[in-house]
Amino acid sequence: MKPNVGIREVAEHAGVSVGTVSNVLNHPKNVTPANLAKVQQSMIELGFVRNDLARQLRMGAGSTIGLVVLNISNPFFADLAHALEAEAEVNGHTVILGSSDQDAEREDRYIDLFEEQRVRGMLIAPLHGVTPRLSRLRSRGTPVILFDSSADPEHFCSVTLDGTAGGYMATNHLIDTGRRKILFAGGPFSQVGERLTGASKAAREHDGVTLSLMETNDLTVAEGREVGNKILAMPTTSRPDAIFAANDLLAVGILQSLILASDLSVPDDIALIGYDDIDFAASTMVPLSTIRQPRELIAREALRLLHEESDAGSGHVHGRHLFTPELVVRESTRPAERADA
Amino acid sequence: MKPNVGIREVAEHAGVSVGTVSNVLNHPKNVTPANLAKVQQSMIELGFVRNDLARQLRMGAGSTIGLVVLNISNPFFADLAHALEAEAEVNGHTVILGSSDQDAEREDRYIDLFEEQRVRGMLIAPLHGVTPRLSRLRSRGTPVILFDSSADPEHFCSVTLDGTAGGYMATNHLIDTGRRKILFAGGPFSQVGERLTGASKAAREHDGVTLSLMETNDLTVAEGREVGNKILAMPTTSRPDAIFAANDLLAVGILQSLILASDLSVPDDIALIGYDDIDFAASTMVPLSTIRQPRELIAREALRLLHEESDAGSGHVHGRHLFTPELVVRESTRPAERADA
DNA sequence: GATGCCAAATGAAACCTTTCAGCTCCAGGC
DNA sequence: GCCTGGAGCTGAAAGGTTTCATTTGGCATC
Repeated sequence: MKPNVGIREVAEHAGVSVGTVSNVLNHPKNVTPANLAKVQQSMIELGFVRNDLARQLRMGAGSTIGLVVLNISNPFFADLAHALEAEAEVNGHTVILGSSDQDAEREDRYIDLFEEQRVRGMLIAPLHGVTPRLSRLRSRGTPVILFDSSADPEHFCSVTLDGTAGGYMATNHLIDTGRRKILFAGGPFSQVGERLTGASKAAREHDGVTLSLMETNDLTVAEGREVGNKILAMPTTSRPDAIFAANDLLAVGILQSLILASDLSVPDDIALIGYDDIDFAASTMVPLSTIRQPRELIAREALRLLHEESDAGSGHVHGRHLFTPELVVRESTRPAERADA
Repeated sequence: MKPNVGIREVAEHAGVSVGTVSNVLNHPKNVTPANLAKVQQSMIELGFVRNDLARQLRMGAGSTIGLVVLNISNPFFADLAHALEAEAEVNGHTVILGSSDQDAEREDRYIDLFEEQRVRGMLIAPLHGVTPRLSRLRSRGTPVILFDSSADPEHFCSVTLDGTAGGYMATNHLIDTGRRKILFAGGPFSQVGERLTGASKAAREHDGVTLSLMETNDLTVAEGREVGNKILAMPTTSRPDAIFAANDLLAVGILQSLILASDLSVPDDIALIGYDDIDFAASTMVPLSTIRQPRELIAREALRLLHEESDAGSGHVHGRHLFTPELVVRESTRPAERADA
């Protein structure tokens, strides 16, 4: 079998010019039905497969979209990637994925790699906000959409979730269900700052509500368990009556520790709310209340902006697109039996 | 800023020929230090970024690897993808990911798409084994590595896990810890056939051990909970004393139902073992015993075979590479208090 | 029968790189 | 002073596609 069947071989075999074959592929309506049939027949017989590299080279714009996430092991990013991929596929685009694993060097490598591949655009959850490398990339013409609220809206489009609103929402919900001694667990604080800000705002607005903090190194199940154990180690009287965990993984870990201590009930003794609404949140021992981030919407909006930016050229106005998350109430924050204080 | 700075502009700016610029990029040792410096300086000044599309076109071989998995929402595949991506990145390759979501049409679309992109090779977890489309792809010269044990080892390389061994191992472990009435839960059976085969082999080899089956539609947490509820609905005397769940998601669901029924203890009344060793398995309420599939090894071997197949051309011998999984014992199969029957 | 028009087909140029045969130039050997 | 050899550089060709200015052919109009 011939290794490389090109448009030229097809043209020759069908007795037409290469231009016509190209038209069959891209503008079939400009081709006589007779020729169309002949060409398609030849394609099949020769086993022709269009070479997308040459196509993209010629057209200048790739059909690939680069995605760089912080950590693909985090179900939130995995789901986001899945949503983006599904959404991109609708337009015939392909997503190439890079997981920076919270490493600036890896992030840089992926950005360079994707730029060399002439991706149509990049979607990035940046580790340290907008780096010079990112600015250069942008100024060279590659559309960039950030998942980061600290991005300068003058020069970059960003799609973000309103972490402050989410934190506020979660904390208010705890207060509404009668809790007063609230613990915020999460960290590093630099990464969950907005959620914390929202939480502390809500706490300040209510008399008699105290907010204490417990910083973690990471947002994992294992860290969550440690948080849980620390709480169990507290004297009963000083324990919080509600915990706001900065993400669901952490919440799952906390839940595990607390439930193991059989003298403590969630939600009766301590309410618990997480963040992200990962698929597991609904399936934990005590189904977890959480803040849902509308992944599909984010995915759709990010791609919409990407296309806008790459199509509209200069007419496009950058901006920060903020999504408001949504409270999902499940069992873990059911009002305590003893009603509100 | 000039939109497209090519090798030609760089050459002109540096006062050398395009060939020399190309050599700077690909064979720096053949270039005078003086020229090398000049060219590199020009590259920086002009903001040159090598166009990988043209490069791949010219070189004939892409640097991208296509991966098609059954369902990226399954943590096992997510982790596999992650491992593959990390491994590929070492060689400067990029992985493009497609999730067929168990849909044959989507699988086909991705295969076509990737072939048009002239990927260096494809890694596929096929839905229905080797389809004609796959054979065509292969015969046109794209290396294909399958994650499927039913593949014809004459014509395809495959990297698979010995599901029979895993099933045997899991079941034997249950028997070793004193269980006799074992339930295999999972499905559709067509997808978990090997595990079932292994389980039934182990059961047959031991007198007094019975194996019953419960088929599920899918391998999800939700299905697992249903399985759990069905078991709880059984009269106490006919309940199994051990469950082998065909994957961890299922096991997690089962565990949740069983634990909620406070009169039943895992592992004292019913032991439970899963399959895959997803990250969550260690973090469930009762840490889950499971069968670990060596993801990193699989990833490495798959890529090794891919390179071998694409380099060695005809000298390469296809084959089926079987990995033996590994038993991971955790709390959920601790021998029952009352010792063996 | 000549003219004009439009749809359809043509084929060369362009996209950007790598490769490679051939060229230049210089050092060293005789 | 001439020749040889080799290091370094050059520039055209190739890789497969799309685009577009031209050409072709058919048909209606006058």
